[in-house]
Amino acid sequence: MTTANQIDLLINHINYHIELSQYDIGKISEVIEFKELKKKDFLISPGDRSNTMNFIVQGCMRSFYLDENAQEHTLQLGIEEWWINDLYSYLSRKESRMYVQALEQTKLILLPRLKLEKLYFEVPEVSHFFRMKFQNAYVSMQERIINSMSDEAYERYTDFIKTYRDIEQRVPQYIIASYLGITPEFLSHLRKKNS
Amino acid sequence: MTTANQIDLLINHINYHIELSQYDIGKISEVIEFKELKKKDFLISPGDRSNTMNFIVQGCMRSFYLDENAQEHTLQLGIEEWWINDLYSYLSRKESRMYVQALEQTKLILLPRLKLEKLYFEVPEVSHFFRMKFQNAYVSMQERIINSMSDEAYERYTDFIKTYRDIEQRVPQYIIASYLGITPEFLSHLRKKNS
DNA sequence: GTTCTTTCTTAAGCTATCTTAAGAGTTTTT
DNA sequence: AAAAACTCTTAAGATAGCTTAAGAAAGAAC
Repeated sequence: MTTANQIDLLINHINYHIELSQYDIGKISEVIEFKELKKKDFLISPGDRSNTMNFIVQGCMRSFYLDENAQEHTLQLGIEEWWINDLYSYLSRKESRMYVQALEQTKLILLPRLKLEKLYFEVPEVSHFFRMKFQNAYVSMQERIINSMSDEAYERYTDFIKTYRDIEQRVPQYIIASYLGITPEFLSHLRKKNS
Repeated sequence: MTTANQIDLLINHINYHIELSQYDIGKISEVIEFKELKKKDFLISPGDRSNTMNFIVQGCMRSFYLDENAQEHTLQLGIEEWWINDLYSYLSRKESRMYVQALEQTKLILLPRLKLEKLYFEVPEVSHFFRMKFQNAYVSMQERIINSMSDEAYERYTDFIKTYRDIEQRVPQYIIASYLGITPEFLSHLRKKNS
């Protein structure tokens, strides 16, 4: 996959939501950086500060944190054409407490904050695009709280499969369990019981 | 409490975070609307669309929704100088699935979206202020997911008391239970066991 | 193709939390 | 001040989900 192809993927993705001119596309292309991660590599580790918005061109990633008992809890999963980050750190500019990790060999496009904020002025559509992204992030967080409070684990699991069919195929079950907030053993149990 | 006092409270609140000129203050004052709710009145009900940002001048409010079993789940609590809303509905412009309700007699200042968006251009500081508010809302949602996944109920309860000491005093326990995601009976049990 | 590592399953016993139900306190309304 | 409505507590029995431990299966590395 050439870098030109990679840029096209990002541009099409943005263009799907808003209307971009040739000028806009040129401007966006100027701020792009590339990054490639091997399976299990970390994009962000606790103590880092996130200073980029990260678009998955190819591969699969997740963000998670460790609780006091060193249990992993997965907050976000993403594949091609998803954005992945510790938005807490990116927005607040504080140190992250999370890991953002590649689950497969992964190609990313990074948009550095400083250049991106300049771009907001030159191409206001991009500003709208990211405002929408932040809103959606908020809404999906709220959705998740609502689910976790009202649904039982088996229902959360079937919801997950319905919503993320393509991700479910590529991610180990123990990570799905850690996303759903249950142990892998219990997930295995649920799958058997209700199949 | 005069309306001038109420406006002052809002202006001081905003001014605490950003720097406002006399001109800015005048402009903000122009978009203000007042609303007063009796205990148990609803500001928003399922099916409504939220078109205002809502600042609590005096009183106490909460947002909650009902799950399939008609169980209440509290998402947000607020007292004086807090903002309360169904941000999902406000941001996405879709119908709310939530209730936003007064827990005491409550005085509110409402900022209608259309006027507010015009104000963003006239007073960019206000735009920054609300961007910060949205960010904080996101971060506190994430915080809440992290807590609900890693902590046991008793720990979540003591965290709640520490963080919201002033709210805890004014809100019935069954609402705190529904915020923590446990039954009121179990909260009562926890309070006894660990006191 | 064998070995090592990672992931998934099974099952038994345990614990946190829920359900139901009833009664005791509190507020609010009349 | 009495009645009504709301809130909190207690306790017994039920259940969802966890822990531990072991082995099976699948993938990756040599």
